[in-house]
Amino acid sequence: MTSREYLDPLNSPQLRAVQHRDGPLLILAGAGSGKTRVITNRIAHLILSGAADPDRIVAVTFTNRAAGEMRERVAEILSRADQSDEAGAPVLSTFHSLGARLLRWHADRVGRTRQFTILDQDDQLALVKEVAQRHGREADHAERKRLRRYVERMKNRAFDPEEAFEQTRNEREEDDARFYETYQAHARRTNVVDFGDLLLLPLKMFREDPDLADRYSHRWQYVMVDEFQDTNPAQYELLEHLTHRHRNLAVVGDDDQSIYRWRDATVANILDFEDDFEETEVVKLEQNYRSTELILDAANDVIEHNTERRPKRLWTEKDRGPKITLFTGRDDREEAAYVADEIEALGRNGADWSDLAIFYRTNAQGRQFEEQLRGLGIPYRVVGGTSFYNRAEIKDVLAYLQVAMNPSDDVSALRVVGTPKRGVGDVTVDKLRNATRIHGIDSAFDAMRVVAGLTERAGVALDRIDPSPRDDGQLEALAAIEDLGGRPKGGIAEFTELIIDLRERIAQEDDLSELVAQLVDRINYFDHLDSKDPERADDRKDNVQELLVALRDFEQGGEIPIDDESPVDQEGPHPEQDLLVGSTAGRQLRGFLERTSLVQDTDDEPSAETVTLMTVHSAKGLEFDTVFLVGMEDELFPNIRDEGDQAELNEERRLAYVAITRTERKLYITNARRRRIWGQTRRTAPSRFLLDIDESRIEHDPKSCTDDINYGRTRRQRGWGSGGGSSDWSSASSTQSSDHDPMSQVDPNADDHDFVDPDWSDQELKPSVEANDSPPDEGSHDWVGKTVSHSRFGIGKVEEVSGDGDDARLTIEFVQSGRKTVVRKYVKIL
DNA sequence: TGACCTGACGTTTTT
DNA sequence: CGTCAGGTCA
Repeated sequence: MTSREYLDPLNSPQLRAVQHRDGPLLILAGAGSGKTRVITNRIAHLILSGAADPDRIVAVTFTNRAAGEMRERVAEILSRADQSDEAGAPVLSTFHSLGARLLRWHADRVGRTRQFTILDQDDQLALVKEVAQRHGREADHAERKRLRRYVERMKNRAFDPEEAFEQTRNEREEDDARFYETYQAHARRTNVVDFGDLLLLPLKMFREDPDLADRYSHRWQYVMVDEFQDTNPAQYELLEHLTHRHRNLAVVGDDDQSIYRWRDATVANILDFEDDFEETEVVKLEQNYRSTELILDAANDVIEHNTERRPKRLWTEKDRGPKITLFTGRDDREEAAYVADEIEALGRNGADWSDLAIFYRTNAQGRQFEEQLRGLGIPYRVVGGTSFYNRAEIKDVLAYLQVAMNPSDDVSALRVVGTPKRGVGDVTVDKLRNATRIHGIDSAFDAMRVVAGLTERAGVALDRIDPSPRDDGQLEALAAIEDLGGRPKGGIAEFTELIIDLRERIAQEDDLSELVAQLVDRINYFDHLDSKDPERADDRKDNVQELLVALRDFEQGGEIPIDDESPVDQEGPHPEQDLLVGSTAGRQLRGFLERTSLVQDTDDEPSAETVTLMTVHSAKGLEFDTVFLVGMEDELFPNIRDEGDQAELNEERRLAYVAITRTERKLYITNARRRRIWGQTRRTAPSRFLLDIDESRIEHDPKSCTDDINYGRTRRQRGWGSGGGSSDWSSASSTQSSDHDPMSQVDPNADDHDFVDPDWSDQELKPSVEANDSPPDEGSHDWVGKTVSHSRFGIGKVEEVSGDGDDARLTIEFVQSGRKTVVRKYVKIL
């Protein structure tokens, strides 16, 4: 019989949740109450108790990191119970990956092929631009962003264009809905989907064919959802379809940790769950296993000010724990320097770097801390922020691959037809874009083939271009591409042949990364980088090299090959016949491209021996022994634009709650009296959330700035006080409750920005200049033998060096990932 | 066409 | 302050 010792460490509500079998289950899990343990154990229990085969269980999360972690933990429990990989594995995935899979399986139902492209936010903006032009409305940058957001919002709310139109109440809204319709039509025609489509289109499939939903519901017997408080209406409806048949839906969440309202998450989903699903069993997990009592008290101080919440109070058996240390710096640089110093001291006293984390409200704050940590030689990793895959050079190379995979993808094709320079500029690109209006030309790439005279070879006969019902616009567009000059024409021909050749190679050859390396070489991409921006060319080349490493890694890593067939599909093979569907390299490329668009490069490797820097949003679901919560100033955290928006303020408060409850033992809270923002130094005021925390839980670091830097006006309001130290803390705290502090408003007439203090500004400039002059690195020759860390591969030892300078390649034997060659600048000496 | 300049704008937060 | 879209000119 199988061992059930995995049930032993569970407390009684946890046990109840794990052993619950059929019917809806709502688990209200406070921060640190062991919800991941409950989900993973429940999955394991369903399998081990014989309730369901592994592959009939689905668990959905919001981040790839969470999905990966669960996968690991479930596998661990199963292997300990001697039941490893029999009968397949459970589906553990994010909502968006699951959506992508469903789409892949049934692409033809929503007018796509399996090779569809997934657009990121930038691509979406490009698409909006294109559609706006076609839609006959001029849209400037701000308007494009608004439209993009509008489309996204409609999709998150599960409205297709028709439903969006029904909602409209005035002409402007009608216009937006019409735009949405055009956008969708264009996306369909070019075989692309955006993030919202990954939810909306599967929904559309299920709405149109309830039988299909039924088959999935039959197949996936048990469905679980993590972070349920962050689901949006589209996700909710998707769950309804998937569980319609059996209603075995178990959701886990905490309304106090709902922080994605701006992404159209609906807290009502969790608050009203019991009403929506009759006979729901409700389990409350209120014992916290993560934090000391003092931390929980502080978190509660903050969250209890919220106006809408289910009352609850977490408790712990842990010690009271150390007080929160509060530090106030003179400015943001000093704040960062303090944190770095403190971290170094903790390290000297034996703390593991991986026990330490810095949380900030906005990504932009991270840079200061990076600089200071780098200055002290402390290894760190930044989670989130500008993703590797968002860099222009990476997107360029990927766009080539995307076009090869999906030639209908106009966004990618038009992005790179003129990059590197081959005589195709904006004017020509516009002509090509317009040409897609011509009857018989379905995509920009089609138009290019026509221009290049390659229509026969590409299988598109010229006579497909139907000359009959043609309006002036079409005639004009056709004339425009026919009259192209020799240089643009040549460039287009070159590009077209390149792509066609690339497709043929992918169809025939196995070695994808070699192909891509050849591609980069063939288009002289490095020369392009050199000429475009010599300053940063080396960086960018390194990034491209890293991409090649990542691709090779993907090939060799034995990643799960994309499963092309639906587990419930009775529909036979897809009607499409694409060159790349069957080939190994094509399959791998599809998998790689999907991963690059769905997985942030920073999702993995939490075990690396580094200090972690991230936004509070990214921190959700994680825990650290010691946390530095920085930038706790009004205006910054809470980050509010509309002082009157209570819902927004509540969400900020929940965010602060999330941040505090990540802490296991020791919390530092820091802020600065002056902060540089948009190149200007501004005075600040302490965060109202900070003032909510009972003073008895706080100790002021004596190193804090106590100068009275001309705070005459502030002192009367909520402010820093004049003498420093803790004496005026309570007075500041007692005045905070009722007022809306004018200091926290951005007031263009206030003299905040011309703060005059020549001594200080001189001093401030110097160190930051020095920090920019990065100290010369050691010569490459003595890297051999050094122990280094790499953000993805972890710790390793350098075995070989080739080349020198930042460009050097190091061959490193990594402890976890084996032998890899990486670019030098990506590793840090430990 | 493409190099170069200029001015506007931006920072929430992410799949 | 930094980026980037859009405009100007060779």
